[in-house]
Amino acid sequence: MSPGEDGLIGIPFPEHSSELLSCLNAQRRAGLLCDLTLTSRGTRYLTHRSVMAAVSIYFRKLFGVEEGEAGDFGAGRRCSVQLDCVAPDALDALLEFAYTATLTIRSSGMREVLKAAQLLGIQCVADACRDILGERDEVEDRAEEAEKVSRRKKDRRHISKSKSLHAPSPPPSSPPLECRRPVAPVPPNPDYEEHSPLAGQNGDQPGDSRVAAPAANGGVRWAPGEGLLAPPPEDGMSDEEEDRGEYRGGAATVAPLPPERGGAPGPRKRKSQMPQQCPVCQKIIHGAGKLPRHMRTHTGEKPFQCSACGVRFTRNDKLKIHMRKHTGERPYPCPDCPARFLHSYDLKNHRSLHSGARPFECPLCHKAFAREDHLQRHRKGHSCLELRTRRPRRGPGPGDGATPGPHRVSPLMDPASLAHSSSFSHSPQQANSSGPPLLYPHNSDSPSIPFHALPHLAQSRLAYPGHLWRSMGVPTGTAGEAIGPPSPVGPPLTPAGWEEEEDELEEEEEEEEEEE
DNA sequence: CTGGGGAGGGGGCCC
DNA sequence: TGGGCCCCCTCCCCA
Repeated sequence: MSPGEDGLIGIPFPEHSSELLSCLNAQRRAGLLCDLTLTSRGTRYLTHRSVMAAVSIYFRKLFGVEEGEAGDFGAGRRCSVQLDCVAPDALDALLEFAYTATLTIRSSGMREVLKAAQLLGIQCVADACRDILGERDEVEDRAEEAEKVSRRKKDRRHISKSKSLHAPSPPPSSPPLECRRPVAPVPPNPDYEEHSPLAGQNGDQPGDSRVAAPAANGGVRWAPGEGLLAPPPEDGMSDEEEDRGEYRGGAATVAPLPPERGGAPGPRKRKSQMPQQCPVCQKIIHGAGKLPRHMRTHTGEKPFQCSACGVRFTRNDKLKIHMRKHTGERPYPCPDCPARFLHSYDLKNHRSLHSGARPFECPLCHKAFAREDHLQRHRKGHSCLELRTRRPRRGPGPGDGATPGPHRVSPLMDPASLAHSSSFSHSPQQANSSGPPLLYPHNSDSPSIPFHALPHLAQSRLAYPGHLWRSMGVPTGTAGEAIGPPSPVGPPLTPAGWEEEEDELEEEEEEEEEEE
C-alpha cells in the first residue's frame, strides 16, 4: 500500500459466485422473483431476466442491456418470450446450464442444444456442443490461431508474468482479437424468420411486456470479433456427422473440447498429445487421454478403490501409491540416511535438508527456504509484507531476487506474480486458500479474461464464472490477448500499487528482450 | 511461523 | 487414442 494512501483491499469470497448461482436456481425452481417466462411449444419456464441476459447475447440484446437501456423490459415488469424454435428439452438444458454452470444433455439432443445455444447466443455451450459433434467454428479458428501465436510468445518467457492488470498490447504478429459489441441485428433472413423465437408472440400475463423483437434476432449467432453473424446455412451442420464426443451415450455432463485449441487450423482431426480444453473450468489439458482424468476432478468420480481400507481415488496411479502405505513399500530411500519415502518428490525435498541447500529465497526479506512451496507460503503470509523493501532491480549475486537457485522464483510480490501463483488458479480449493487480496482467479496457463477486457465488469472484484465470460463473447485466450478499451479499473486493487512502476519497467525490458 | 510428510492434480513418455 | 507410469508442483495438515 502506498504511503499515505487509503488503499483498497479486495477480499475474495471464492464461493460467492457459486452460492449466488445456487440461490438463484432455488428461486427459479420456486418461481420466486421470476420476471421472465419462456415458452417453448407449450412448455413454460420461469426464469430471471438478469440471469438470461448474463448468459445469452440474444437476451442481452432483447432487453436492451447492450445499449444500456431496458426499454419496455425495465425492472419490475414481467415479460414472456415465446421460443418455439427451441426444443423444450434444449431450452431446459440451457436454463439448467445458466443456473448451474453445468450442461446436462443426452447425446441425441446435442444438436438441438447446439442450435438453441446458437440462436440464443450462448457461445460456450455452442462451442462445447460443436466440439462434441465434431464441428468447427471458423471464427474460433481465427481466434485460436491468434491465441497460438501469442502463447508461443509467452512461452518464450521464462518468468511467467500475468499482465492481466495492465492493458496489454496486442502481439504485433497476431491479428488483434476484439471484443466488440454486437452490431445491429442482421436483416431478416427468410429462412430464420419463420421460426424466429419471438415473432408475433404476445405476453400472457398482466403487466407483461409484449415482446416483438426483430425476427432476425433468433437467427443470429455471436462470435467474438465478428459481432452478430448471419446464421450459417443449415448444411453447415450436416446431420450426417456422427457424434464424436468422448462421452457417448446417456447424459453427458462434460464435453471434450477440440484438440485444435492452440493447434493447427483446418479439418477437425485429433492430433496425438494435442491439448484439450476442459468444458467445465476451461483449463487446457495437455496430453492424450488426460481429459477424462481431469474431468474426474469435477465429477468427483473415484473409480479406484483401495481393497485394504476402501479409500477411493480418482486415479489408478494414486491408488498404487496409496497401496504402498499398506504394503510398507517406500521405494525412494535416502542415500544419506535411513529415511525412505513414498514419493520421489518427498525424497528430493528431503535430500535438500542434507545438502543444506536453500535455493528458494524470498526476494523481499531474503529469507531462504529449502522448498519452493514453503517460500510461496511464506510470501503469502503477512510477515514478509511488512519487511518489503524495493527489490534490487537486476544484478548478480545472492539476494537479488532474480535467479535465486535452480528454480527461478518470480521476483515480485506484484499482482502479476501473485496471479501466477497457484493460489489464483481456477481450482476452488486453491482459491480458498488464504492469500493476499486477489482480483480474480487466474493462471497463466489458463484462459482467463483480463478485467479490462470487460469494462462493464471492471469494477467487480469477484471471480466470475467462466461460462459467463465466454458467453459474453469475450475471447478466452490467455491474458493479454483480449483487446478491450483502455482499462477503466479505478482504485488500486492490491496493496502493490507502489510496484507498478517497476512492473512497467520490467515489461519494457521484457519487450526489448522479445524484440532481440 | 517453519519444517516435514502426505495427497491431489497436471504433464511427459511410453506402450 | 487412451491408459499406465512416473515426475513434478502445489496445497493441506500436523508437530
